[in-house]
Amino acid sequence: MAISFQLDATDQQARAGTMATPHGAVRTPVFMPVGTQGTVKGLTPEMVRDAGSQIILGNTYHLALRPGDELVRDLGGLHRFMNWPGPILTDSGGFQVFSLATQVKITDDGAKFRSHIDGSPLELTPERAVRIQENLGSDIAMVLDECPSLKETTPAKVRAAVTRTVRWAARCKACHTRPDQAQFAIVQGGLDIELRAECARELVAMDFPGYALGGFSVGESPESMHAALPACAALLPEGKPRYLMGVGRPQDLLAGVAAGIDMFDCVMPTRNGRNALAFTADGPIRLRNAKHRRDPAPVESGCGCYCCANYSRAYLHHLFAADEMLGPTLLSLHNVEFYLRLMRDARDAIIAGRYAAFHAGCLARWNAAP
RNA sequence: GGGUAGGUGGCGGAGUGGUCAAUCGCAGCAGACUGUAAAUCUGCCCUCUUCGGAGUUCGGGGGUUCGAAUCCCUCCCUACCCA
Repeated sequence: MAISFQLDATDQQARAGTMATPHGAVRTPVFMPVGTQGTVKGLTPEMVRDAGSQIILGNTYHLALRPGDELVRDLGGLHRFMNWPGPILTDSGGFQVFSLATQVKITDDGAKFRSHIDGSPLELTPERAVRIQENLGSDIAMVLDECPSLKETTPAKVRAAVTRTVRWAARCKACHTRPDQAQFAIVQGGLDIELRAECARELVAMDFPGYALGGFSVGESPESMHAALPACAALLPEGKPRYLMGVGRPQDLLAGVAAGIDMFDCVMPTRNGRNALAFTADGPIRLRNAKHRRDPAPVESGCGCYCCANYSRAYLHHLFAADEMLGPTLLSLHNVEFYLRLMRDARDAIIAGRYAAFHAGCLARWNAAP
């Protein structure tokens, strides 16, 4: 068993746990910064670690395309290649089936892509996705799934995606060989709880060491996702980690935690940081806005991150106005730290048995923002 | 003093008789971003607007024409060249 998971405390549906991996323990609930191409954009691994990150993401599709999974393997694996000694979870490329949809043909065998880099054709099958992730050497590998958009789709398409995802999961499990890597399955089914239940039932029967909810935040309203989460999380085994893929905004994470989710990842803190948006306990602020031009206050008062300890909003405003690369770096750092602190505080609240109050308090503060 | 080339919206710079409130870039203002084809993208950017439009603009003044940023006259200004 590459990983083990134990629950440290529960508070209604919310859970605090500890997940042991070959590269260290992870206390949950946890946010995992996204490092798609073998780097959390804009940050050095030291900055990622110092911000409090316990585990980060990498991506099968991107790394297989460039620099190539065999090259990464030959250079000692992804941990060594990118100088990140902690746990790594790799996504399977299933999300690219969705996000690069116009260039993808899906068959029962796999997904035929066109490289977004040079247009060359390539095929991602369940077996290939497993092999790539084994070459990368991540601690947790995701099965290849099909993730339909919930904006413009039909029940038939969602059902087809579930069927395919279940079949692909079985193939991924069958060809998985690395004993030091755990493989997580992904539940699809959109907002249809019956479909989700059916999908979860089949995947749980295959006995994966962890389970993810995929196919959320792909076009549906945040409210409908929040409404569906408790029932969906309850479909997953209690004694195994539950991962809500790709989510999300701070309020989405708190809703996920309340529903019983343990793991999250999202590009939002880094992407929005690069685009001059900072998350704070009093709501988001846009550092490019003129009102910060002469503001000597830190991005978030009371935040101990390197950005807030040393720089003013006025300076950040200047960096973004001047298009200096330090701006994206500093705000990515702050945002990652904000997300990690949010999950740490959530864990503390669960252990103290006051998660509901913590949750309500955060929302009240965000909503009170001008 | 003579000659040449020019004066267009905050800036740069298109346009050279009608479809021009005037391409485009920059600057400015605001917004978006959820398993990263994103340090990206979108909207606004003369004035007013019930967002359908309406009103004043292309150095100043005068003129030609149904119609001018675009043609003519004149004045002012700028750059360069010759004295």
